[in-house]
Amino acid sequence: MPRVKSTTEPALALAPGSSGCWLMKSEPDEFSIDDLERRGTEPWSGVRNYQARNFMRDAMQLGDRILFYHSSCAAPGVVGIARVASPPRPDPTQFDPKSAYHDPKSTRESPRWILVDVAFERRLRRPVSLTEIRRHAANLAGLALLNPGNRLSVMPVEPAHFDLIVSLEDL
DNA sequence: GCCAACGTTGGC
DNA sequence: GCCAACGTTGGC
Repeated sequence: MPRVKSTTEPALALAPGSSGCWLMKSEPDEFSIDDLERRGTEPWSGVRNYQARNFMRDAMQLGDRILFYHSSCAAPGVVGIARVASPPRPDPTQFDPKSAYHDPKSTRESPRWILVDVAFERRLRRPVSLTEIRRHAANLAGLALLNPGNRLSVMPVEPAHFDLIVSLEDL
């Protein structure tokens, strides 16, 4: 997950008309909501899946809302809200031979891997666990997170689903 | 283009 | 640590 240093900047203003919603996974041992809160803004490096890349490259808009999800941990679930904070650009770790994300087949002329910056917005008042999200599956039809065997680390979320999941923080 | 082998993800 | 699901690789 993200390992590249970035200067901390204030979250960008919401792009007018931005309405896209996303869910992005991170292993908290690698990069947690605490880390994002400290950093403010983080380049989302290390995505090496074409479908996830295509969402960042082709569909994300500045200001889009993100459910920040902790995966591969004791309590998988949504723990915070972030925003898309940059246009898509090449992931610099693909060019770095010392990086775990180095891709020798990628060139600067034709970069294979793309990232966006992700800006912290807020934590949820309490984590909303995957188990709990599943309990609301009837109202979350089509939510990719609930697809069996889903392994995508970046996925679209319908705005109504986004709002429902966030609303669970107050139950 | 097929498909078996292999690697990774991620919940449990 | 286990295992199911899925993506990628590479031989043919």
